[in-house]
Amino acid sequence: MGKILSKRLKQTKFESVEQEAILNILVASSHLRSNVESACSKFGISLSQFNVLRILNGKYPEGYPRCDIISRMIEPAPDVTRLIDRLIKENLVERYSSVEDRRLSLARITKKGQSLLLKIKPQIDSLNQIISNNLSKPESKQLTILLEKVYAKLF
Amino acid sequence: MGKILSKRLKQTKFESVEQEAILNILVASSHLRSNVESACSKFGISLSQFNVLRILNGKYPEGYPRCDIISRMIEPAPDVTRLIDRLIKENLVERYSSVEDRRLSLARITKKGQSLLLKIKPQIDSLNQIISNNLSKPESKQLTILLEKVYAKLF
DNA sequence: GATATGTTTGTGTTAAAACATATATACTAA
DNA sequence: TTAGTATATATGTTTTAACACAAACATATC
Repeated sequence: MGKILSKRLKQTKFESVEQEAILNILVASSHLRSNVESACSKFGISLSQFNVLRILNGKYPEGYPRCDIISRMIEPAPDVTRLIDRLIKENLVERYSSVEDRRLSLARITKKGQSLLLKIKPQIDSLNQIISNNLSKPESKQLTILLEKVYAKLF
Repeated sequence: MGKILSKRLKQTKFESVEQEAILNILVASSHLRSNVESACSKFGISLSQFNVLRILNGKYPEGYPRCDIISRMIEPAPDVTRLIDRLIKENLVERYSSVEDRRLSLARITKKGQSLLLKIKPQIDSLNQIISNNLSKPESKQLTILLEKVYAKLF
């Protein structure tokens, strides 16, 4: 059916249209990820570190405890403690402990972290540009609807 | 717009419908991956190892050289040599060197590897089932069309 | 035929992920 | 209050991935 997937995986036939759709989700995601990843690596951080920084930026002065970060991540990672450790070492994030619940250690993005996000933003925006050049707004909406149908039952 | 993504990322607003579509691709992929991954881990292999086994199974007696495997992988990995080393250690794959091009070392799936694929297959099929229960065939086709538009310009 | 260039693979090293476990704190119910 | 259970984070260890480099071979060019 689709020539793009065939070209990408060098495979001419697929089991079913559903199988083909699934493979396309995985391949599309892989390309998007590697694009964002290469943008991030220019600034010395990984994709998941970028994701964490954006999450923390969304709740700036307060920050989030580790468990909340995990539940908000696109790909939940188990070892967020040491991921944040590395961000702290670069002064992109700082940690403080909660007074209400003393088990919690809250992470908050620093000014340096925020300015790093601003530096990376243009590259992310230009990626979004590529997408919106090839997809109309109704198509984007349709894509969201279909994808949510796919994974709604999976979590 | 979509409630599923909001619930999953615990985020109420998104920059644009395009941004939302991209996030949905990444999230959908993450859920699909972790499902396949947990199916594979029951049999002691990783997702990329599973992917390599399937690729080799597609060209059974001959097999592929490392470079061809990489270009056929859903997520191209750099360290395929040692990935295959581990498969060889489990007798799932065997290696032999080409006579035409003596640089090439070809990998071929073993009988044990093939029977492992057969054991995993039911779990993968049941995942496909979940998808096809929530997506009609025209919807699957539409999904493929939209996704290929997304990543066509990205490689 | 010799040299240069490009490919393919493999290895050594470093960084990060995966997994299980430990420690501290909160919550619940007797 | 106290015991028991659940939750949150951190740490120790092992495995795997990432990156750079080196070696072997093929191909093209002079």
